[in-house]
Amino acid sequence: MATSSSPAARRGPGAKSAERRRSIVDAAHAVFAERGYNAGSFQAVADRVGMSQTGLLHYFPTKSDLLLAVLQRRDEVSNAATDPSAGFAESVLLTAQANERIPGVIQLYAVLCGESTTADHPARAYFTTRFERLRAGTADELRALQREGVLSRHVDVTIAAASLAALWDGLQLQWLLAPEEVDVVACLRDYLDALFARP
Amino acid sequence: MATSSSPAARRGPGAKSAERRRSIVDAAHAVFAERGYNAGSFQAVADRVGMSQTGLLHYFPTKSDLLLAVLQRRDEVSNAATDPSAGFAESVLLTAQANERIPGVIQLYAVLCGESTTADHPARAYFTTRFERLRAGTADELRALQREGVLSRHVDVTIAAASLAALWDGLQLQWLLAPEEVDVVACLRDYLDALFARP
DNA sequence: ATCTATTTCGAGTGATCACTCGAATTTGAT
DNA sequence: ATCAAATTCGAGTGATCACTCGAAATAGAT
Repeated sequence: MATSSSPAARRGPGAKSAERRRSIVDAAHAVFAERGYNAGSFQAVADRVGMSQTGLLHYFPTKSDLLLAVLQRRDEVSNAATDPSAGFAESVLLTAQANERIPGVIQLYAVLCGESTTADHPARAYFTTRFERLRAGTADELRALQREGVLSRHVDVTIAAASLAALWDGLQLQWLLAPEEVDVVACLRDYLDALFARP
Repeated sequence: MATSSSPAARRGPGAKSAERRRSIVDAAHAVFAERGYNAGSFQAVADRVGMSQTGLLHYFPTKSDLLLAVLQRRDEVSNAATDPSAGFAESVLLTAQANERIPGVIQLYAVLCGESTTADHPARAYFTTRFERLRAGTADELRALQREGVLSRHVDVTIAAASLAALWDGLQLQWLLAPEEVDVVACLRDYLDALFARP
């Protein structure tokens, strides 16, 4: 079926396309993190990649396309970085700790998350479904821990799931504005310890 | 010293200035909440007020001035709305409940808060000091409750203060994206109840 | 070597941006 | 009525925006 040697290259060149796209997405990630979506421009991304603005448009015909590609890659990277051997609370704290080394990722998340609540923002659907899945997934994990007897049955897992996500995001936001004064991991550990210590 | 009858009117007319400024700030509040600072334009504010764009510039010579006026008024309003007779946890929950009736205020806060983490944003200093004061003020109140014996001495009030602010903001963000699925007050109550129930 | 699809870009397009300038109008104290 | 200050705006200014168009360069399969 596939006469070409490369995986996704269907016809002519197309081989460098994948690399190019990746480097563009990386540059766009940085630009959107620094400036946000509205204030971030094609020109700024093009300058960073080292190509013309119109060259970009060959790969991503609209600005919205470029943003969605950035968000999609963000998911792929963060999914790949998850350690499946760690327990629930443990993996939350490990991820939070790892995030402090890549402030650009947190920055992008915080900016776009706020922007996405505005009218007609291309990332609104992304964040809406992201939060939905995050809450549902966390609630499922907490229910499993209740079945194991690790977490009290009196805990409302729906409330705890929303609260944990909210706490995490809010702490990262405060941390971006005052990294010396806010300890994200300590606050999350405090919350989780108290949660699992409930009667 | 003051020959004029009105309070702050120093010379000629100047009386309608105060009203005008207020209506402009109100319009700007709505525009910045809907679109954010970067995407919100003088023209949009002018249209809402019903005057020319250049007319606005007489009152607020730069866009940054307009934004800071909006934030300043936000503080005045919210400070005036605080009920001093309520206890700590009670007043948090009352405020959160009241906020659900004015989503525009929450929306403005969420958008600008995220935007403010970007480079050279005019609201960055505002949010940085706001969080500092909020954390310090909450920590003080919690310490007082520890002295009264209402709150366990084992609670780290610095962590609890940052966590409460973070939780609150994060919940409001999720609520903006899914008002039917996230109950801000219930989550805050759950956190506060657990906090005061700690041994 | 040929040919075709891919990649790249220069040169615009109209729109909108924050902001300037200078003048007209309005206003209120005198 | 007079006059100066306050208010309003029309007409720009240059910059930047996302995006179009058409053509040149490039590269890979044959």
